[in-house]
Amino acid sequence: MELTEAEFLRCYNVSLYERPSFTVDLVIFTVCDEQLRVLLVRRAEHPFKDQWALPGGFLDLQRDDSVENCAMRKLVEKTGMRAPYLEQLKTYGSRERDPRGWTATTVYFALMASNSISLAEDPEGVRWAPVQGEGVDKALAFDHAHILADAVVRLRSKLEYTHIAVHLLSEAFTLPELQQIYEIILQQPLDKSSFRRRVIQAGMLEEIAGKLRDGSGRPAQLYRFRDYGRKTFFPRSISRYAR
Amino acid sequence: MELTEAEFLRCYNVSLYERPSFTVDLVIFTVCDEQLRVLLVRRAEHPFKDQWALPGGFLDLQRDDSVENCAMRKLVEKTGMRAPYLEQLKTYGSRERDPRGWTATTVYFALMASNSISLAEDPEGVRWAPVQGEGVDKALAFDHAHILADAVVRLRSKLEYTHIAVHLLSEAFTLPELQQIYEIILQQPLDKSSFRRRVIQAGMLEEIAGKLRDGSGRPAQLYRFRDYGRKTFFPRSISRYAR
DNA sequence: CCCATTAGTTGCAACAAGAAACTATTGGAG
DNA sequence: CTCCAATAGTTTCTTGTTGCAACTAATGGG
Repeated sequence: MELTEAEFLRCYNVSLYERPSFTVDLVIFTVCDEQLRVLLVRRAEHPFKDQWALPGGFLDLQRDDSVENCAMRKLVEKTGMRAPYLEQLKTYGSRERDPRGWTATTVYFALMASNSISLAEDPEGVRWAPVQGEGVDKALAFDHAHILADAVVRLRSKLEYTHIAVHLLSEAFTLPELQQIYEIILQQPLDKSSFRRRVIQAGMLEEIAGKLRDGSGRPAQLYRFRDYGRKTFFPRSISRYAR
Repeated sequence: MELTEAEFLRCYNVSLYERPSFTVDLVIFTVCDEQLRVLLVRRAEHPFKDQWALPGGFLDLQRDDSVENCAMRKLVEKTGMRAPYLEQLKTYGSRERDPRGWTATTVYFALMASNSISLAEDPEGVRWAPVQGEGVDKALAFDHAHILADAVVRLRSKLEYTHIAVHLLSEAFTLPELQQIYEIILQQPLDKSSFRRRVIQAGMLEEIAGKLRDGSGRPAQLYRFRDYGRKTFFPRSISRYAR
């Protein structure tokens, strides 16, 4: 359905010029090579030409039925994955964040397993950058360093009370692998027996047949994530004071 | 700075018609009369004319420096408060949510103390509606019932690991008052001694001089919220398995 | 002065976590 | 074949937290 500008204005009773530029950006995390990494693309256009930025872009109002659909479409375009974990992070909108003026962007964060991704910087200017170190945070376009920092905070926080980390591994994984994901993201070693107790008692993993042989040492039991609809767990939450 | 449409298009390399209508809406909670209530306004225009809706509206690109500023401005306009709690909830954007076509709205949720609000429905069509019961959820315009439900989930969830409930009380409050806020929002009675232990041990409250005399019974100690910058606390978090 | 009422504390059993030592299962060297 | 390194997984014990109930404390009113 095409409208003239006049029709548009009558419909909405607000000038088109009152609308900020609106985009969708993605923070796509993976854990690879023992580091938390994020997908960056090199900007081809001004502003911030040739600097690294989070992938994203404008909505396609014809194709995208919703902001979430748009984010999912862009995620598939960039990574070619099928059923990734995708969650809305936050919307950033201000006059200052883009030198061209008022813009808003809704940012999603995604998690993907590191198998089947390529680490090498490819000619199109796409790169899996380690989140810590290498001054990644200082080199990013727009307010993307700030956005990335927020995403890392959210990711760390959600490790505490959800099972989202399983989306950073392939469908079948072992508990030592899962613990390593936690240790890499939280940047500290965890106690093995406490970690196992908690993850198992939360009851969202199930054993599957087969063991993972890793070259040396005892093979580890394989598990699969079982989504019972329960998204979070608070081991000792206030609502358990119920009498 | 005024631009012609042609300049605009050259800047952004995307048609204006590609931009969805963008608004900011508010879910303003208070606890009053032993119920969790939300501020609703009656719509004066189509669509959903005369139905109740969350307060909100378009950005003012001249006055609002950011989406958050816009939300704060609207909150002050609606409630006249000075330093309320305001947090971004989520952005809802799709072709379906408004019969006029593609729209996006960034929703903030706010908490305010129930003193100095008026409960009576005023002539301008503003109302503090109880969140539960009265079929509020079914009567709302657009997808506002869905948004309200999300806000309630977020509020309940954040009670578990933050102190945001203090923003529903005046600056000086007692622990029994705070516990009652929790019980109203979580819809279940809580154990007194466990509640007090946890809230005090989190270390974000400090005693202040004076006791609250409530007519009958022993007067209660007054407390004040002390914001140490720590926003959340997980009593037993995975990162405490650190070795 | 006693009692109802609400505030706040204490004591204890049950349970969860922290830490370390223990057993189990594999591959590989000799 | 045996032993050892290496990693997985369990057990045990101590310590701390929670659920619960009974207790004390402070106020107003009959």
